[in-house]
Amino acid sequence: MTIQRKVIWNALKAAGKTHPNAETIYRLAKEELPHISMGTVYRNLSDMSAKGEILRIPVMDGPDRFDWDISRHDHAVCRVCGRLFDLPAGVTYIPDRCVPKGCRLLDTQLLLQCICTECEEST
Amino acid sequence: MTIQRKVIWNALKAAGKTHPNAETIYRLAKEELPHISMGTVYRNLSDMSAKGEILRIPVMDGPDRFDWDISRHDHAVCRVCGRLFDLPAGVTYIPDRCVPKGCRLLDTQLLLQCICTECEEST
DNA sequence: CAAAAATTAGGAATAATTCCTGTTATTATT
DNA sequence: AATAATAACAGGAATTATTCCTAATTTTTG
Repeated sequence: MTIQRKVIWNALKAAGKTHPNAETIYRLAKEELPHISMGTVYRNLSDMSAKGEILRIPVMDGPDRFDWDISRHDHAVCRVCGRLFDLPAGVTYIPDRCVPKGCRLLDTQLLLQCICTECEEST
Repeated sequence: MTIQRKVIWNALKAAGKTHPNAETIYRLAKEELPHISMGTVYRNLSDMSAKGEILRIPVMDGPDRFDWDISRHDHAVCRVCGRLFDLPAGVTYIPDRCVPKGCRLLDTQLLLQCICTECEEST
């Protein structure tokens, strides 16, 4: 593993539960490695998510978000502030009969659309 | 409703279950209205999906997809060919206790990642 | 039918992401 | 350890996806 990938991973992990986008991870990684480039960040994030080492979460109206936590869980996104919240595991259960015939199921991703408490209150 | 919106809607509906992206809808709409512009297509699709008249489905590695069918159902996307398949309703059931406290739930969207029969066979 | 409001075409602008190239670092091989 | 082969990098250009802007046109309303 290269130093850059390690730094990117650490940045993602350091972001905790904020589910940062590539831009944010880039800024964090840059603090450690001022010469790191956006291309490197995207390439590594893409590689890692392709390998299942991290989660990549596409959301409406914004850039993809990332999560270091690959344990089985889903997310809710606030349509107002855009923050992503973790849901507990086991929200979804996919009965076999629901998977299109012959399809090999690789992964499931559920994204709830919600308005979070803070945003609800500030209206 | 403007003629453009009607044409866009018809194009989406004509695309059937193919879950076209904005580009494809644009091409279809253009056959009816050669002067229609991409901006108009995006604006109308965005408006309609904001109003809940159509579905907008963000997917990894590609542009958003649209669906005229707003009945409660979810989708599976093939990671190889990118096609989107409809799932029957009732795949997901979200227990209240899973929604982050205080959040107002607006919508749920589940996207299964799979490899479809055709792509599986052609390997 | 005229005034007001909304929507359009067309294209520029922005955002998100990938791709390219020459260089550097890492790994494998003698 | 030196060399060759492979992989990854920085930097920036290019591409893709989407939004935004403006003047012109269409639609709605009183």
